[in-house]
Amino acid sequence: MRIVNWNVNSIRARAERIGAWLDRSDADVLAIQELKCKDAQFPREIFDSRGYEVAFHGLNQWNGVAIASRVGLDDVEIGFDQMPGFGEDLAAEARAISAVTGGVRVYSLYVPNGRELDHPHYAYKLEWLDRLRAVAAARLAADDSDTFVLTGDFNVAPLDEDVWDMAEFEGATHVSDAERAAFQALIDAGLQETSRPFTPGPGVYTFWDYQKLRFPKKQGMRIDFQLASPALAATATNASIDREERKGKGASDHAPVIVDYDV
DNA sequence: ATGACCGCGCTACGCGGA
Repeated sequence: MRIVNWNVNSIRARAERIGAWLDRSDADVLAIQELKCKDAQFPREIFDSRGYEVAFHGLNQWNGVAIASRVGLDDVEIGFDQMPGFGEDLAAEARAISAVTGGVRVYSLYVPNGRELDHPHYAYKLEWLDRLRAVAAARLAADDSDTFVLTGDFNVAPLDEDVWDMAEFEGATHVSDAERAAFQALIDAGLQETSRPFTPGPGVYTFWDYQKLRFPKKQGMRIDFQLASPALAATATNASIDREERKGKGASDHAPVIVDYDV
């Protein structure tokens, strides 16, 4: 089963490209982040017309997550247990959705950006990741053979080699000790990142800023991942990052992360 | 290569992204 996660940076602006990508991707499951639309605006015909079921969650022009699958889609869950909110009313944002597909619970996650180290959004990001860790740990405690995967835009570059130049990120989010510790805590809980073993760095990225010719200069960040439960991770056979999809006019600033599992 | 980001929203520049 081929599971893909992709931050599309607006599903409406990207609708044609996503359809064309689906036609050549052989994806069984596509976990999408940054829809940038409300549910009523979601262009579900992209998926309907190609035989994919789709579940989506969008509250406004920010965030938004979805899962499309051609191998079934059941038990859809919005958010996760004790997912923190943000803002004056601490309202939940549209950053998490999951469903059981092909026997695997697949999460589509858009981790908060953090903005600045001293911004409330940063504390929110760390708390969000910690609550996510608790959910993963609870799943494994209940059943250590559970097959599930946390996919999406984690907005953390876990290793120095996951950015093109650490000096450029002095004092910035995405590379701080606390963010990396929050990511490592997911690994320590028992999850395994399944794309990196097949796509080793350095110089391998999933995101390139639109600004400053970052893509042609090969200056990117690896921040999109698949964190699989041990039982699922053991079946991973291959992975790739579709950097071709980052090329040309109308590309998302993130590339699809593709992992094949023998399930 | 003397250029230099994109999408969104009560159309105009501010916000968010990373």
